[in-house]
Amino acid sequence: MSAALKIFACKGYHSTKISDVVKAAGVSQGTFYWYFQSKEQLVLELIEDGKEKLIKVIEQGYRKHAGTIDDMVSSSARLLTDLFTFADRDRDLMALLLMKGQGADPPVREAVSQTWIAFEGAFKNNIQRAMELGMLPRTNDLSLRANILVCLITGVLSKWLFGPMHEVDFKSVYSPSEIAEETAKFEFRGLLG
Amino acid sequence: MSAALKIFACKGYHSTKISDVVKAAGVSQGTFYWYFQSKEQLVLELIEDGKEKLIKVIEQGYRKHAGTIDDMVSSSARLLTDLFTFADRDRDLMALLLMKGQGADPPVREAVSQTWIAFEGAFKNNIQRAMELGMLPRTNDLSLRANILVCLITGVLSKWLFGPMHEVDFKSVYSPSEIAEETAKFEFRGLLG
DNA sequence: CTCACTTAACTGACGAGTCAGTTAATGATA
DNA sequence: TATCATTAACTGACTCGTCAGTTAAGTGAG
Repeated sequence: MSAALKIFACKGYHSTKISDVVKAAGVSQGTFYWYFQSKEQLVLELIEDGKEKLIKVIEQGYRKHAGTIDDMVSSSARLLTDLFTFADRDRDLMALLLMKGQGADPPVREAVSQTWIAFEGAFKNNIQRAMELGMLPRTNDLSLRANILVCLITGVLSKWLFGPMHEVDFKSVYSPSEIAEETAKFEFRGLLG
Repeated sequence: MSAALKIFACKGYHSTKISDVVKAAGVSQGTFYWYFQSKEQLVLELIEDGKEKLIKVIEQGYRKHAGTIDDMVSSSARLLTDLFTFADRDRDLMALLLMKGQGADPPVREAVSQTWIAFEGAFKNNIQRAMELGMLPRTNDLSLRANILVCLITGVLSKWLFGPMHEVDFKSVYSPSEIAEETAKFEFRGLLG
């Protein structure tokens, strides 16, 4: 049921009419309101589901042992590959979280924000762990670092998934692992390579 | 006139009623339609204006001479400081471009996209110039690099301006130059510093 | 008098949410 | 095993508020 309802992803919150949704789902408007108490409720549930799936992907990248810098880059690339693969599979969800959540009403925006806050938290853990293992230089500004990193990743993610024009049906020329590789390299070494 | 009309920034395209706009501007609805042929027309003009101002800021950072790596980092920090200062001053515009443009109708989204494409173009020029001057390692993937860089910058910009919750009235703890400095460092050297 | 500009009341479309009713599955009763 | 009762699942025409956009009637400067 909720699968077909991701027209939200293509049209954005306000432009999605429940009449569209029920048509796509092949049910009537009354049925919709039997299952969901409101349009907002529906999208909130979609977001909550998505958040959990997303966080799971990142937490699997939690580092256990120390290693060389190259280890670190390549294990980060692996994590990002997982993330990008997931995002590519669930691009409707990502569209909702990365773009279309904006422009919705406050409770929806709040839910989207909470998702990214959780996302950032997961990365903060990973960075901290790497610092404890002596693999990254210590900084007193862990949050800012995690912040910038998350900005980088979500930024790359949006552009890779949806292109410069933010079309939901955009198809990038790069594969998940290519873009993950390049991003991981940038993550650790910046423009200077 | 168009100054007071940036309620768009706070409420997003669909949630902004012209009745609000005209109230804020102290005129009546008829007056509005004397000056603008539609709501869409208005926001398109706002975006077009903004785009020009934004591009100007970046083009001023166009590199003329070669220099050391530290030169490069600090001149990039200077450019970013300008950008962040501009964004801070014109945060309503930035809200529109970075967040609230989503959720609007296709022509509006198109205009927003065009703005970021132009933005990216300006950075691409800057990177290319730095490569020609031998200050950055050559890459056959200039576009991807510029892409990732722009993702980083717009990402940091949104979070810095609007916080994790995307509140338009968010006030960051970092000054424009602090955040610019940190971003520039990351830009060239990544997490490894 | 006219023309650039303003006003406030109006209209018409649209879309979220409702509701009076239909269907069908289960189950109790005799 | 035929009959009715109950209820969960579903229907789609309807309501009703909300806005984008219109219009007819001013106003006042030149």
